[in-house]
Amino acid sequence: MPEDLCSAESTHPELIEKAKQGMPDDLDLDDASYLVKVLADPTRMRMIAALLASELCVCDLADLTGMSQSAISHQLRVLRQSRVVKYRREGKNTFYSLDDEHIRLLVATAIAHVREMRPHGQEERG
Amino acid sequence: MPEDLCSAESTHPELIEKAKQGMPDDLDLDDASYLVKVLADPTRMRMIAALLASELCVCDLADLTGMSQSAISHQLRVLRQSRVVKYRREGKNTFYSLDDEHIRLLVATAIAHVREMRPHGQEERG
DNA sequence: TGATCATATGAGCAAGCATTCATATGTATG
DNA sequence: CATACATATGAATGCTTGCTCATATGATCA
Repeated sequence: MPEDLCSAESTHPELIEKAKQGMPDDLDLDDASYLVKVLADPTRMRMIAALLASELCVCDLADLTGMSQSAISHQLRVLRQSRVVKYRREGKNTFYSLDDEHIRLLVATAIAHVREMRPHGQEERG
Repeated sequence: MPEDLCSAESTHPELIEKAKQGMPDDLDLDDASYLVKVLADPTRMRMIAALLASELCVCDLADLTGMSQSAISHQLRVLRQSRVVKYRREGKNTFYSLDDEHIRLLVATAIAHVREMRPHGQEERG
């Protein structure tokens, strides 16, 4: 609830209308931001990047990322709940793999972006 | 520093090696997860979705998102710092627009994903 | 110059989140 | 059945973050 509104005359109705037209609905936008959140953590990004090449068990992921087994297990729960990974039991191991091809494209696009941006001037993170 | 390691024999060296091969380096992965973080908030996702169609001033964005001017201004700072938007002054207004075509693809891909997933079974959000 | 409007910014706060530690579950194997 | 190992989970914790409120900056206009 914005207490802090602009005067009605300060906005640009034509531009707002134009923006509204092509805009996905709220449900799509909420779901999309929720999905993307999954990649928005360095540990999960590494886990997913590793799973792009091969299915892996929990210990493999812990080893690859340098994180504890517990940390990985907690993160896998997040990935399971957002349906980004699926799993399969084999003896004592549980193998995780990507459940979704869109993820591949999202990761590739994000990485292409940062690689292209880098030479021209690094991102300020501050 | 993982206190909570798996035994060395518990991992699968071939799979780990295979995963390592195609994996982007740490810098790429960190930058990519940092970039994607920008979309991982519903307010910022809405702002960016709006800016896909047209440049907009701060009040336009506040109006479109139903957020306060201050909240939008703070979020715009985040978007500026990650070089996702650029701005242009015109009189009292500051018009913001997207500075990056990759963002368009990221948003489109994320939304395509959630739309495809939805019919088959909704995401559990934990 | 003083008033007004658009925008930016700082402090404070509450909620979210990633990790750790301790422990539980579950599967194989002796 | 007991032990060992792989994985999952709960509680606690400290850091991050998105918002509000109050105020500062910066531009226009009378």
